[in-house]
Amino acid sequence: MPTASPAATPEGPRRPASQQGMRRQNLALVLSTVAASGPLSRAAVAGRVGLTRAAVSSLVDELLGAGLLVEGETQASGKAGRPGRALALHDRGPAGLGLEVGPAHLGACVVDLRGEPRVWHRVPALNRSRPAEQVLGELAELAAASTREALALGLRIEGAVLAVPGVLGPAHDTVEHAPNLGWHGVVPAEHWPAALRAPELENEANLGALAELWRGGEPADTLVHISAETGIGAALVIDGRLFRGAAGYAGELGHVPVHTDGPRCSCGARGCLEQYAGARAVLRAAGVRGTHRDPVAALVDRAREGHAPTLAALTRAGEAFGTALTSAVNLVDPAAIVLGGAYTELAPWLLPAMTTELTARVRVRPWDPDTLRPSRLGRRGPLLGAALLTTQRVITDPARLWD
Amino acid sequence: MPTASPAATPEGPRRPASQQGMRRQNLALVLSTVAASGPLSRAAVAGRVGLTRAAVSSLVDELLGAGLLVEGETQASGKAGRPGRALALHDRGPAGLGLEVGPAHLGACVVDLRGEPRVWHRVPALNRSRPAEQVLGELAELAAASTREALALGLRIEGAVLAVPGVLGPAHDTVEHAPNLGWHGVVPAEHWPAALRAPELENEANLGALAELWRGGEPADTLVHISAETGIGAALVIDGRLFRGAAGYAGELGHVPVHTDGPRCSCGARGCLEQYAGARAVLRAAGVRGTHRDPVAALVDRAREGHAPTLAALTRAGEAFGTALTSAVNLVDPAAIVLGGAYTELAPWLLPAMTTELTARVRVRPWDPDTLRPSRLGRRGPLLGAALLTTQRVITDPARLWD
DNA sequence: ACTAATTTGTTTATTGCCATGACGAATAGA
DNA sequence: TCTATTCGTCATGGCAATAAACAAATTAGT
Repeated sequence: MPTASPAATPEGPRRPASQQGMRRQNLALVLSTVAASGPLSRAAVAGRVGLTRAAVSSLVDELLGAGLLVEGETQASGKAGRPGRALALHDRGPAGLGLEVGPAHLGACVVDLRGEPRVWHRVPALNRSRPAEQVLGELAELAAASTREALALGLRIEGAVLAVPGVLGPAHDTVEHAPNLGWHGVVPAEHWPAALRAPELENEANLGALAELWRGGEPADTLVHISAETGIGAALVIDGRLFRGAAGYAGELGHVPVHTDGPRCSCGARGCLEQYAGARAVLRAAGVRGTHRDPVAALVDRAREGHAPTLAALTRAGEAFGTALTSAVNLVDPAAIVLGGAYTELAPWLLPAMTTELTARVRVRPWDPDTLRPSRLGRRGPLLGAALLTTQRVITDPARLWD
Repeated sequence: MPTASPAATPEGPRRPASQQGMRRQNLALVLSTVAASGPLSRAAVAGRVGLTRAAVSSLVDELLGAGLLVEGETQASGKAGRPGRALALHDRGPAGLGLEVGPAHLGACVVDLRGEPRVWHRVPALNRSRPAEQVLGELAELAAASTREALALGLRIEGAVLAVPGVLGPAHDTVEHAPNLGWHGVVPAEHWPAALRAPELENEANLGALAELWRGGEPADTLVHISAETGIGAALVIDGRLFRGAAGYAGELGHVPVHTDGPRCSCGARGCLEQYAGARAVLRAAGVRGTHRDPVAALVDRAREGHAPTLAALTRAGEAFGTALTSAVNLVDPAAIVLGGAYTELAPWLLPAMTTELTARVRVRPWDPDTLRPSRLGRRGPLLGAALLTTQRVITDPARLWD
């Protein structure tokens, strides 16, 4: 995922701590505590985070006023004493809009502060054969419609993020290269209706990983998320944050060498994982010809039917994955390896060989096979992640909304 | 480096921001600004970090009082206006004590706040053939002597860290396994004189990486540091912090697969890097027999003499390194790869093949050969890092000294 | 040489935020 | 009904930074 970070690591002089910063941080602390631990009374929040009830009251007042929290009825605790009043994330407050462009579809989704999807659209669209401008125009309409629907639900969109299946420029404003769309050097903001604010761009695989982090079930704050998009990409989440690498090229799992003398790869090297487990390689080995509208579905169909070359190709891909992931496990030691994107649906046929290989190769340390699992979100991950990016930002820093 | 973190990631509810915390953070901000940018006046610090001069004055007063900063004479700026008074890190303030146990030596060093080594001892000692208790007793004496010397220089030791060439237990109080020392399940604190405070333990390779981060010349806050100690270890520094992985097993470069069907490794897998570039493998391929006191020196001697099998073995090791590092580069995308420890001295013979291999294999992204470089610190790295760990902690949170 | 301009460091008043402790409110149990 | 307990709020105080004014020390200009 060669996507450089738009804001380089601010390693130099940090910003000073001020009283406003302190307020800001405590607002975030209260909000994220409620987000993490369901409905909670002021006193419960205070006890949990270490602030006084008075301080929490003041912070909660501000969050209520901003429409980020709602106060429910008194909740009977069963114990003696005055019952507290339940505080929960507002389901009609700020929301995030996620957008997605695929080769054959457009997607839009709106999530509320709780992370619940409230609007969901996925419409077929033959984007490869149309100019980018037209595609983006249609996407903007879908975005506008979704925004209207959100408004009708009482939600206000605080930010929009477009999941891009390709490589972004260092400033995150250009799609350098998205072969599946036929885009090269496209700047979406230029083709966006002037009346609407253009969405922020982020790599699809990265968003899938973040969705997995935030709503993937098993909590794991250090994970590797694998997806097929432009080649094979692994997005790395480290300590709960997306890790892009020093130059933005971290997670190039597709070009990890599997067999040093293997077939030559399009990148120029030999024996890259992509030559064994990449979409093109698997399709060819499975004997799938021509261009299917949904090549993955074609593979799944054949695998279900027990088509021998397909099963063999998937097993071979799984083995190669296992070898490449051995490197990833030995180097990064993630708490979870998630098979996302198209690989989610192929997991039943990929996982056995991957698990066998990993179990045989990862020996210097205890290896739990459950570390490797298919995504719970599957293809919905990137779109969901795009929408969640905004709401997560609000939760980690609510003050951004009013100053 | 299977060393679990003693303090797990505090992902849950963080601590609230208080006014004391604000003070604490700003003290650290001022101190680290002075540390990073040489002598600076109060006004210069204020301008740089964004605090008012008044606030900086108050913070500086506290740091002067604590003996962390010294005020120099007025420094003529050449420009109009009253000249500022230079503030610099105190060279007679808090200091860090680093300790080291190797198979054939003991080491101790003291660094001042500026990171300058002020006391340095490296004494030969045949530690493999002696019981751990005796070794640690001698080390404690060396530590006490070093502390006395530091005291004579006006330094006060604020913490001691022991660099261990092996695997630590999860609580970082036990040496689970240090084959080069013949230690298994040793708890150094139990053998330490009761009168002295036992040192904290940290893995030698990790400390080498930190030393490289803090005093390695080219600044790079995301780096891979390779060293040979127990097998081949890569310590990962990510965003300026040591990355241990979810379970503490990150950086097991030695067991990254190089040839899937290669020779069986001691770990049970096949074709691990260690089978090509590990100390034992290289020594055998070079035809070095018996147990040298310093096997690396033996290799360097033969390589200098042009001994063909040695040169071939080193080239082969370099190639294998190149392949394994291709995985590391593609996955982690570090700003620097540093050849540390014993490999520093072998760098002249390893680097060419490594560079060739990396240049040929890393193709999906721009690859700068200068990313790979030998350590400037070499074998001194771990000991220096052990001492620096304490002073760096003081600089990043000076308030720890008085509350 | 003297004044003006400029920059530094300190002093004083003000603001903002949280802690402390007291109080009314609301519930369970006796 | 009374008491114990817990919840949320209010008034007060302390602390740390900001803002603004002042004194000190230097350069530049005439």
